[in-house]
Amino acid sequence: MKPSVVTIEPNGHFCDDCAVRGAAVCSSLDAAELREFEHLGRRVHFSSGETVFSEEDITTSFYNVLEGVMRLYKLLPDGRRQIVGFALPGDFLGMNLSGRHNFSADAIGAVTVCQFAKAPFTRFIEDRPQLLRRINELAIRELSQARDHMVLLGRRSADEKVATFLLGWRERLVALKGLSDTVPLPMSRQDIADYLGLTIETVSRTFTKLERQGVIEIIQGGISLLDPARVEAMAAA
Amino acid sequence: MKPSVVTIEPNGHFCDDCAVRGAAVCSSLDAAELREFEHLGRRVHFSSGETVFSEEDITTSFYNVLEGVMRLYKLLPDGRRQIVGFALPGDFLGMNLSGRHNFSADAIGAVTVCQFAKAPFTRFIEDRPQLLRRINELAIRELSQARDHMVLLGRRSADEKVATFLLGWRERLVALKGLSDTVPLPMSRQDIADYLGLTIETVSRTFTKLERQGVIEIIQGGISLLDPARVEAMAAA
DNA sequence: ACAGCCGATTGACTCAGATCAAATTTGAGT
DNA sequence: ACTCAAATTTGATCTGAGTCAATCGGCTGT
Repeated sequence: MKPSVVTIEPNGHFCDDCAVRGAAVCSSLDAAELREFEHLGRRVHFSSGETVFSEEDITTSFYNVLEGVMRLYKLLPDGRRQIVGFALPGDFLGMNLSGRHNFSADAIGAVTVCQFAKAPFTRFIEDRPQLLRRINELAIRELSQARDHMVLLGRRSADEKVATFLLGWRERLVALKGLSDTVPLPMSRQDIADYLGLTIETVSRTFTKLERQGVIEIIQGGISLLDPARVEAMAAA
Repeated sequence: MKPSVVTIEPNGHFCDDCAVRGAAVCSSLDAAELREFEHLGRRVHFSSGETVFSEEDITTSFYNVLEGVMRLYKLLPDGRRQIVGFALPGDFLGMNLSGRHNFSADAIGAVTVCQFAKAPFTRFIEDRPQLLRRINELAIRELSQARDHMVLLGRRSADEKVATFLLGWRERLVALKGLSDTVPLPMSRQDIADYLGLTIETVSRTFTKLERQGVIEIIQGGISLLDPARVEAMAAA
């Protein structure tokens, strides 16, 4: 991991030119509210590998991902890691009841977030039920995804896990970049393994197996889905 | 599974004598609101094994568990099952964005729920941000639990899974019945296995192993924690 | 009390995925 | 272009948990 180089933009950012304005929590605010909201957040840049927050840290901020990809994970005392999700632009991070983060988050490649100090943000929500409702929607969506992932972790084979991951990841990218059979994988094999509850070797072997079967092609920084239908068949099982 | 015998109380239930009034969603309402809220819900009884709602069913109601235990689960097309959680009194079920339930729920032993028709409930929330906030809190708590469970499913050994389950289950019962080293397990071994991502045989063997080590005692309808510290050591690993 | 059933336990054996150990490829810095 | 370190792939072997197959035990209903 490189030395920490967090860049905070001097000032004067505008929600107007924010890529996720329509999708993120902000989508619940009208123009006037957005103007006020703007002063609460500040854009912060993180470079590859940097940690945005750690599990057990006291929560001082919430984060809205604007650009890039983050890995969200929990560690066991002996170092085993489970990635509980990947965050993409539009995702909102940091909500918890305990006052401490319940997972760690770090940047995979360059990341830009919109950071909100906890207290003023909480105050801002107080009399904006729309915003609260939006946050609640995001939590409910995450919960549904979390349950799907439990099924994957607890009941699927390695082949099914990998196939499901590829399709699910592609699906998430569709919303951001449009449909494509070329699927960029900015995360490492280790990240994928820790997300799927496998080892790096099993992930690698499964990829090569899929490639030999002519179902995918392993390309620079990702894979290409040669036969999406076959991958879907593998995932469904 | 027995023939369906759903009992709906004729009427006139009162939140006043509701065991979970202080803990559940209702805790966010003042006396006047509670009086109004009362008319939205009706108590419904389910007997052992009955299904309260199924995955993919259109969501017509939300449920507040009053008494008993429910298993919440998802099925793969080929019948593999993953239990995503057990619901206890105070838990609120049924929230989703898709308009369909994203898991199935059935009764383990006799269950009483407070059932709310979706539309009036949703309307009632509209201008009660307190209630929405409470629901959001419950969702965030569930999300945190879901992430913990992902770690268990993806990265823990069978022994660790079983030990963690016993402690976690006991912990949840503490809130309801007070601390005790006697842990009732109303769910079957198959349920435990499907919750932990194991087979019934592995769960059974792990129990007997723990018993032979003198760490637990397997008793009728549950276990007794003879050496909680050792179980904690096993769980932490 | 007894028969029959269903859930739980136990044992023998197998196998999917982990572990251990090299190559091989990639890529960042000089 | 060249070097070195890190990431990935590949191979050989091992093992924890699954599978298959009997029992065993505890209720239920007669």
